[in-house]
Amino acid sequence: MDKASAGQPLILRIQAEIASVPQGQTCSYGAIATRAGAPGRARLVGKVLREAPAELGLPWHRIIRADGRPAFPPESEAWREQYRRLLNEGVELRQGKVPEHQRARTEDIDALLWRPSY
DNA sequence: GACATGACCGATG
DNA sequence: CCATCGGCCATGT
Repeated sequence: MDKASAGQPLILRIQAEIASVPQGQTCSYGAIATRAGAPGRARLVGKVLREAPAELGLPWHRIIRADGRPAFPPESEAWREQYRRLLNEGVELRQGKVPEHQRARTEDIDALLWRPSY
């Protein structure tokens, strides 16, 4: 978490982290929570996403579970929409899972990446 | 206050 | 691979 966001309310920091995931990449709920300064609070990320107003235009589809799968029930409407959006921006899905190379890990973050993969 | 329910997660068997 | 459990904790009944 950087200094600029350190004082912000947790919810806002989480929204900011979600917004910072570049297209073509995905990130887990847990990693977003950790990056926002709330390790172990993945469920809160889900809540924030669920309640975030659409006007914010958050890239909700880039947030997936730690096992690489979308969090919605398979074959549900939301699941399909997420799947569609991901494919649409170049994220692969093999057996319903996003491959490792398109998942941003918490470790990577502060140091290197946070730019579209290669 | 108890109890259940989440867009979750990691460890363990 | 699957199931269970303990962590996490806001919300609703």
